Amino acid sequence: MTEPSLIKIQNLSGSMSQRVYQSLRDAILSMQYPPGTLIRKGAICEQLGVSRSPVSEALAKLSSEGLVDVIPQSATKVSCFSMDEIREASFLRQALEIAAVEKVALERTTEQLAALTRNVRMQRLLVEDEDFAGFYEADEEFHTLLMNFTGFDGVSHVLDSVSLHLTRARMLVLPEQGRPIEAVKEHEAILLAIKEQDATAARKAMKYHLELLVPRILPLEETHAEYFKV
Amino acid sequence: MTEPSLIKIQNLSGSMSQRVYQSLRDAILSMQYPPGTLIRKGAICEQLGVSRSPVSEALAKLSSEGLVDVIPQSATKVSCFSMDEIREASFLRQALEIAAVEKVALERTTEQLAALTRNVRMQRLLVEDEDFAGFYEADEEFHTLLMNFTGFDGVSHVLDSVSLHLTRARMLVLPEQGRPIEAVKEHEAILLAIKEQDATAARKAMKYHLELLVPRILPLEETHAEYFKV
DNA sequence: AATCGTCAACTAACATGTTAGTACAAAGGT
DNA sequence: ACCTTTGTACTAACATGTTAGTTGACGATT
Repeated sequence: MTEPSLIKIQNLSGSMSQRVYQSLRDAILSMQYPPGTLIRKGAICEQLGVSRSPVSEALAKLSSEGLVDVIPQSATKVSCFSMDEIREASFLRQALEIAAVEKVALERTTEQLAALTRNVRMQRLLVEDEDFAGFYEADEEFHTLLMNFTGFDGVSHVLDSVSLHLTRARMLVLPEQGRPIEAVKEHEAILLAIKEQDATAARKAMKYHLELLVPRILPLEETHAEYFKV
Repeated sequence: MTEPSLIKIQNLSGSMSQRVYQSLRDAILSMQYPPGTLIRKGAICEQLGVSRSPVSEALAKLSSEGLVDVIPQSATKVSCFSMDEIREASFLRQALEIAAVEKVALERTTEQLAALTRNVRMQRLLVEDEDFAGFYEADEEFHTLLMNFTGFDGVSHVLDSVSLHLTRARMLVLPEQGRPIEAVKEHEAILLAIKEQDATAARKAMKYHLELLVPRILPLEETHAEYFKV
């Protein structure tokens, strides 16, 4: 019970490696394993009751995604933030979401528009009820819906994989007065542009919306210096 | 000597897994291992003189990139093309390259402009000399230069990883009369927009340039049906 | 006291043994 | 002749043993 940090047990699906991967990934993204944490294969094996093979595979995958840094023959630790990486992730995210919203604006069906409208209405209600956890989920769903409405199955996952560092950093930035209602308004602007099938307006609204994240992360380099690269 | 297909030997750098990975990746991208090829761990181990561990890691990486499909407990084979995936890859590539060229157009230094100009001039010379292999390389370098001039180290690799299927399909599409000189002209249009720091013109020129690829791939579904998914 | 070399403990990386799931083909029943 | 079933051969997935490289600490040398 006094373990420094817990990992979800295996009521997950898929192969052993995948379950270990999901478990570790979740621990890292949720900041239960904060940046810099040393990862010991042996400890993981013991905790999860599996051998080193699936753990190695999981770590290899996390390494290729940049969530862990592996120092050859020596150690592997949860990767630290760097402003360069965060800016890069933000650039990539913008590139993808802007391309997506342009395409969706031009090609959306009335059903898709209805789904987005429903989601945004829900966002407003959740914020008015001050259910910020619920809003966070709805926010994520809004962007996921957009990705899926491009008609390409994989873009959502690609976005996730390039946004990993942003997702993690956002956990530290969550509480900010008055931000959620602003975010809702920005979503409404995006929605309006999609409704009117105005690709240019959609692009601008999305760009404005996404550009606000990095400035909110910047102060972290001071306030959470221990999470950043030397 | 009568092996059905060869793999580069290890005068590569890095760990064993990385070398195996590079070797297999190269074989797949160069179509030495065409889509549908069965991959046997045992055979690879024998051919390269390594054990199953590094081969497994390499295959796991290739699997996460979508270059091989692994059928659990059964087999793993080189993944086949699907038009959906190719269209999706093209969408992602456009998203990234357009975002990049906009940024570069706005922020380019005179040195960067000079490097791009030099590259495009070289392209024209190579095409006039009918050195199409050389042109292919210069073409790739042009796009890589653009990626690097965004100031973000990783975007070039992200582009590579999302463009894998395109890269592979392009191998089958190479010989086409009159295409290279057209491509040069398109590059010159992009270059001009960058020179004049016109982001909108740069976006349009890039979009036009990239949109020409998918239509050239489409016929492959008929002419090389064996490489496509059921 | 500071620096360099040595050594011990630990780790990832690699090799190999084991398990269990899949697919295909031959045999048996209809 | 056709469908079902069973058995075998093959594979990925998992467990474990082994190797080799890195790190940090301690002690010897200057």
